[in-house]
Amino acid sequence: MLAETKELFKNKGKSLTGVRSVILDILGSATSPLNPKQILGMIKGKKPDLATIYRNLSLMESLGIIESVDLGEGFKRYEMVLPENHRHHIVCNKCGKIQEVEECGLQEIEKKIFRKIGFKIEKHRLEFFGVCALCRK
Amino acid sequence: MLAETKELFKNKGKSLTGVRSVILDILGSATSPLNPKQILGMIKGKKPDLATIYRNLSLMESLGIIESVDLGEGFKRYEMVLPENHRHHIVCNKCGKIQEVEECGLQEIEKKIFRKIGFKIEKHRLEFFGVCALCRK
DNA sequence: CTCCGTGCAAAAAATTTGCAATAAT
DNA sequence: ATTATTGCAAATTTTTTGCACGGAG
Repeated sequence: MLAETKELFKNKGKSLTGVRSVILDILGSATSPLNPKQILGMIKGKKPDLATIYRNLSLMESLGIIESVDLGEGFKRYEMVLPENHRHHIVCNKCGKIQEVEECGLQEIEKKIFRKIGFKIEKHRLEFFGVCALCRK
Repeated sequence: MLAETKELFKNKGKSLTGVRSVILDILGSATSPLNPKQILGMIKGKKPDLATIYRNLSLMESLGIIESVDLGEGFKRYEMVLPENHRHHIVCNKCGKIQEVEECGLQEIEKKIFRKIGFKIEKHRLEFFGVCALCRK
C-alpha cells in the first residue's frame, strides 16, 4: 500500500509526508473507524497539530484513500477505503463496540430506485445499531 | 396527532407546550428532515431561543416522536417518526434535494447478522447519495 | 524560488449547560 | 408548593481558517 498510494498524492501535486503516513498506518491497522482526536492520541512521540490531522484527513478523503463514517455521535470517524469492497458498521448501544459488515445487498434497491425515479445512486451509508452478543447475556 | 401525542408527554411528566407544538407542526408538514436552525427560522412571530429548540428536539427524540437524521453535513436533522414505517433518504449531490425512500429490505441482512454473530439489531440508518433525474440531464 | 506542509492562534459552527425568572400542575 | 419550561449568557466541542516559518522539488 505504499507505491500506489504515493502515486495518488503525486498526481495531485501532493506528497506522502510523515504525518500522512502515520495517519495511514494508524487507520490501516485500526479495527474500527477513528476520529481525529483518537488518531492524534495514537501517534507516538512528537504529535502534530490537530488542525494538521483535520487537513490531512480531508485531503485523503478527497483522494479516495480514506472514507468518513458518521455514527451520529457529533463527530466524524475515518477508515481506510478497501478496494472493491465497501463496509458498514454495527454499533452496540451498550458497550459501544463497533463491528464491521461486508455485505449489504443494497444493489437491488438502488436499481429499483433508478428505474422508479431516475435517481442515479453513487454511494450509500448504512449503519446498524443494537446490542451485541456479549451484552445481551 | 394531538391527543395521543399529548399523552406521550404526560406519561413522562412533561407537557405539550407552545414551542413543542410549533416544532411538531413544522416537522409534520416538512418534506425533508430539518435542522434546529431551519426550524427556528420557520417559526413565525416571536421566536424561542435556539437552546430551547435543541432541548425540545432531544426530549421529543427520546420520547420517540421524532427521529434524527445524519446526512454527514456536520449537523443533525430531525423528522417525524411515522407509525409502522421508517424512512430513508436519497440526497442529490448536485442540487441538494432530499427525497424519501420507504422500503429498504434490510430485514434479511439483519436476520443473517443475528444468526451469524448474535448481534440483535434494533435500528439502522441508511442514506443514499447520488444525482437526481433532473440534475443528470 | 515557488509551492507545499505544518504549527500556532484565532475564528466559526453546532451543541450543551447553569442560572434565574416564569408558567404549569 | 413543587416541578417543568424558557430565555439569556456562557461554556464546550468539533471543525475551519489565516498567517508565518521551514522544507521539498
